[in-house]
Amino acid sequence: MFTSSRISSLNRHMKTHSTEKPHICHLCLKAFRTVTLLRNHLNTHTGTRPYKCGDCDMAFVTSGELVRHRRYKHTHEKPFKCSMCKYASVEASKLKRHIRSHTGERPFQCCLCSYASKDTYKLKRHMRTHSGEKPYECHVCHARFTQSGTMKIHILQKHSENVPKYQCPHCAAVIARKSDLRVHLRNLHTYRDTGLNCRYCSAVFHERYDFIQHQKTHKNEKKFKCEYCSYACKQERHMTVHIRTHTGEKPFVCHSCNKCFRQKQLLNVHVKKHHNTNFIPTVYECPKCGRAFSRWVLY
DNA sequence: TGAATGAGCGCCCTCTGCTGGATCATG
DNA sequence: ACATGATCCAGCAGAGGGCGCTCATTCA
Repeated sequence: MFTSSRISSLNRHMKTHSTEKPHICHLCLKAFRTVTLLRNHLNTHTGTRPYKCGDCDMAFVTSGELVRHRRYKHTHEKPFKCSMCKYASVEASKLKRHIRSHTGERPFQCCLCSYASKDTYKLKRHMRTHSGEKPYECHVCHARFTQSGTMKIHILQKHSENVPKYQCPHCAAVIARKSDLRVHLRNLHTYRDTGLNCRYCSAVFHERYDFIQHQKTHKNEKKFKCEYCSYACKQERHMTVHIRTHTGEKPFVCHSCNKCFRQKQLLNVHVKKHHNTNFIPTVYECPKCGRAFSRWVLY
């Protein structure tokens, strides 16, 4: 309800209820109620910006725009305070938009899917997922993107020098993207309640990175140790043969001369050398040039 | 009465961070 | 050859900043 102590103000207010707009823009035929409104509108056509900022080169059509600009850029005055957090804004509409992040209200519903957004821009941006529109093009490789930020990252990572890298604070890993470092930290450096057990020893770890590093220490480990001497090896079968040097066991017997051997391989060499008719000579002679070789593979 | 003020709507932008498929190295 | 896991990468949404413009109200 409009009230005023002055009749002139009431009369002017009453005009707001009228649809009469006698002031016409000669450039676009748009109609305005007052001369001032028409003048401001004309300034948008002519580019006239009478309100100049004293602290920078910006200039505006209306004084209100200048005031708002100064708040954003120079005075940082933010009169609209959120009652639920520390957020404050220059404009009431921004506070209204911010409040939706507390209430979860999503007034802008997509007509093609269940998505709803908190502001019009996000809905418009979302609609590109239905239309397939990719308005942003990389000037180097002409790849196209749905969002400008995605293209910016693409150019930075693919076409720029001195690409920033993100060093993991817990290990030597250097990762290209901040969000991927977060994934790295989550996967490798997050404490797990259920411990990871080493498959080679009794060690237990609660971080995957520590677990993997520990497992590597077993990689070249000679875990089979001789109980009689300092000999150690990676494979159990090697240890079995080695143990025979201490026990004197020689289970492989030559059926031609009864000579005994610790390893089957040694018996095979003996048989080939002394009893086999297909005995392989130690010298291979080239039939063309006469050159001699000690092994077949060299020949 | 014109100018100033402030509210309101709209548009576009940037920064940020998560997600899941692709790719690659390793066991 | 295959499985697994780490990293790369584009897609996408959340949040907020800044300006263009209009219009009702207040001030001088």
